[in-house]
Amino acid sequence: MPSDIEKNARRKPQQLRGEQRMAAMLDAAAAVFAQSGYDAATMTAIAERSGSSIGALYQYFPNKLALAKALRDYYGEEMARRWTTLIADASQLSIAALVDRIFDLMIGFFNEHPAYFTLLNATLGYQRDAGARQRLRSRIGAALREKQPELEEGEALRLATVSLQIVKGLNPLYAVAAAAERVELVAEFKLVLLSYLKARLRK
Amino acid sequence: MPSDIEKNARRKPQQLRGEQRMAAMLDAAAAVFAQSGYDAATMTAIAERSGSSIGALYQYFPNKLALAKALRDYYGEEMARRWTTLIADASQLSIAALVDRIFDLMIGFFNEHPAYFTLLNATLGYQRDAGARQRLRSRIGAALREKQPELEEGEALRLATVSLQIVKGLNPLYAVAAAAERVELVAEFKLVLLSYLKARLRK
DNA sequence: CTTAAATGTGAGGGTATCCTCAGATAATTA
DNA sequence: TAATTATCTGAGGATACCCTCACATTTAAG
Repeated sequence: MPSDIEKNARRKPQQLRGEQRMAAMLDAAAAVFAQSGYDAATMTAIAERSGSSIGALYQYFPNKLALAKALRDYYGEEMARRWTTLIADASQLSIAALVDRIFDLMIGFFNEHPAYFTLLNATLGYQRDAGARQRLRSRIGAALREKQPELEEGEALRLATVSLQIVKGLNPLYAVAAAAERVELVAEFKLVLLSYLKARLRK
Repeated sequence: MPSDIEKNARRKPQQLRGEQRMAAMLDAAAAVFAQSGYDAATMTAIAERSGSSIGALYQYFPNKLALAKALRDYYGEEMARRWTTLIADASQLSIAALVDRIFDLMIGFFNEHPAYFTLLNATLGYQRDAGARQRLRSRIGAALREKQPELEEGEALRLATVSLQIVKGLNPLYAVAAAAERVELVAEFKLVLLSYLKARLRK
């Protein structure tokens, strides 16, 4: 079954000009999605913001859904890359240091790319991108078991799932907070995850 | 400045028939919002599901936004009522018992009324209903200070804010989980909040 | 029973957005 | 330079949805 992205595939840029325009379009889409949310965002607004016409926009993306998914996947790959380096360091980090890194990574990324958070929570098509998140969960679960081998696989997975959701679920508080409160708030977030993990991993 | 609800006010039911229809409309709206989300929900679908015509729907609700707000406020009042009885008991409950009650209340309510969760997270108009949530935070903060008087007001408020967000932020995991996993999952949720509160209240 | 008030109906006007397409412009190739 | 390929433009067709309104039906009041 061809997805909304595959069917009706569009031009892939062959020249530098095309690549730059496509990048500008993704940038503009990020701004508009972050500001208006997925549903309220309009293709016209994205085209205007990117400095091109609607026609040009539709040459690279067959529809709004495909554009959103492309943007989400683009960010998702960068996210995965950062997690890779974090997980590589996991074995030689204390739990507290690990929690530090996790929140700095996630909150920082969401703050830098608010559209990613928006698209993660939007219902794009009939299913969210279960694949990427599933992979991330597995990797975190494996890292946890490396730290504590007596952890069962199912338990490790559940721990990873809940931990990720804590980070994601707390983020809106950060997004809304005044700049002055953010440092304290992140410390509070870290305490949440840290005390949970300590309670859960302490044998 | 008149809100979208106040301006263009509609008929209030004068007969039993009208009240029943209005209730049926709110029920239908809850089902459709829960299934499709606020944006994708259509007034036609709500009217059909409620067994009435579009015209009838618009006699009671001037527009989609007003309908959503009415539904959200309706649930919000029931929610506040339940919190009132919980907070009344708070002083004579252990932290663990309190956390138990909180999750049973919230997760149960969200599960029973998924549309409430949907509408809480939707952007209705230009601002979310800051009022109700602000009041709830204050009440929880006050209850916490009753339990631990040396807590500063600002700290208590932040604790309440973060705790509420934990509950709300974890809920999607419950909503998606298979029935067999839910009991274990809720236990996990309770551990998250409990270990955080213990770490935070321990002096 | 008559009259008035309350409630109900659904076709269709108004509007906004998605997306296409025929033709124009720019870059590359021969 | 000429031909070909890549990219761009924006008016407008198609569609979906919000919401109104003139009129019909049901209930209550006198």
